[in-house]
Amino acid sequence: METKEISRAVISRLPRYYRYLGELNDEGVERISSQELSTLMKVTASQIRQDLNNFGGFGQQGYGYNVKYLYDEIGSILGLDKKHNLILIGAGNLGQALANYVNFEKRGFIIKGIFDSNEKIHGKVIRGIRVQPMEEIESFMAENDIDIAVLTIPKTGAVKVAEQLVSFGIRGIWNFAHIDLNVPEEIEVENVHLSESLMRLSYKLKGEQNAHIRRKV
Amino acid sequence: METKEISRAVISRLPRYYRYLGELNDEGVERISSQELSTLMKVTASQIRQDLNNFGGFGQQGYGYNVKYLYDEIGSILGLDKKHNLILIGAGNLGQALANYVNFEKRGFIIKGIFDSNEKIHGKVIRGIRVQPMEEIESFMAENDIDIAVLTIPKTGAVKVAEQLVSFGIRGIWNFAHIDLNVPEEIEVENVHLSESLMRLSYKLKGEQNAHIRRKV
DNA sequence: TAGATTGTTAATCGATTAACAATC
DNA sequence: TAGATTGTTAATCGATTAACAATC
Repeated sequence: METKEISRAVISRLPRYYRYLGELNDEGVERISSQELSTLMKVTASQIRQDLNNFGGFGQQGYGYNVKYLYDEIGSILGLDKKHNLILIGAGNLGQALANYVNFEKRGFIIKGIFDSNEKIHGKVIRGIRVQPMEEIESFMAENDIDIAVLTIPKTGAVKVAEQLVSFGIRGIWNFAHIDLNVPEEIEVENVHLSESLMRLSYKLKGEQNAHIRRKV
Repeated sequence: METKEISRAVISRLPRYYRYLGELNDEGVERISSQELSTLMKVTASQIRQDLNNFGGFGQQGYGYNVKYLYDEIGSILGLDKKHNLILIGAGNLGQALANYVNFEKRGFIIKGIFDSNEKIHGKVIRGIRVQPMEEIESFMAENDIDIAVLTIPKTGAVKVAEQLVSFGIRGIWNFAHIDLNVPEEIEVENVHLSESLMRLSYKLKGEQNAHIRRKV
């Protein structure tokens, strides 16, 4: 049973293919060649074909790719054909924003429970879900089939909470706390470090400025 | 005036170095070797030295790196030694969450104006800033020294709004809309596609499942 | 001075692009 | 069949790691 490891770079690109194919499908486009998709997405046709062939031959020589079929296949590769039950830890501004974001639910990511350490908001209802104290996480996870925890708490508590979640049997953590979690390697962590993203933008702007100065000199 | 292009991979790592050095500095650590930092950050010492030497020799043989000095230098490379004025377009849940996030301001990213197309929330005050109609963006940008726009609106309007922002003289866009913007190359765009991040997590969980199944077989 | 650790060159590894035979 | 376009191998390019001379 050989495990050809798919590179991180390829995986990162899959959701973008999925997005473009979804849009094409919505527009009623039935087939597309790697060359056409290449122009649209501003990547090389070669890369598209290489990426897809990591998972199988989804195209047909002389024809190209069937949009709907490829869309569904990539969705299935990404695991979007299955439902995911989520709990949200941290019902602050960001947590509430994510809880209210309807598109996640459309893709099968269902928020089942919301937890917060601040007792003032316990009982508050967000999108039909009552905010519960942190102490309830363990029993809630035991009773519901939760696979992903969304961590939108300050970095101070994040590492400890993550360790607890692991002990309760969580499988994946979507981490918005500005800290690296310390969990066993079999637990999947996807970090969204917003401040780091903003710093990258800042760096690029600085480059712009420099380029501007250079041009003037 | 040679322009040694710094690779995207290196730039992506800078904010993480910055974060670790900031924490070390807060803990009162004065010096650190690439080897020690390597252990802490779980990257190779070689990579750390290579990355830093893209920007200059910040260390000293036999000693290592001065934490505070290196922290400040990386901050300066990232452009964090200068203030950035931001406007926020889209005062929905996510926009409000970002507006209320204090840490950005600490790093010099100041939200000066908030705009939304929904007239029901015009006049609403978020963190001391009154939500204005979209029509005000142009004059607001002319009067204030805005360099970054934070785009937290649905994808439907995002491409058009981005084009307008460009015509008003924006330099950078922090894009949270689930669509690729179409702007001139001198405009810097940093995308935060949350749904793509969640899909990557979903993919990894699927891999876990497969690995589990494989082990059983 | 001896030991430590950088800065930097060289070697390796991996990812992207190019090319083309296979085939629809 | 001829034309188009994939799947895949080979070539190139870039990024990471290893090694070590320079030097604090």
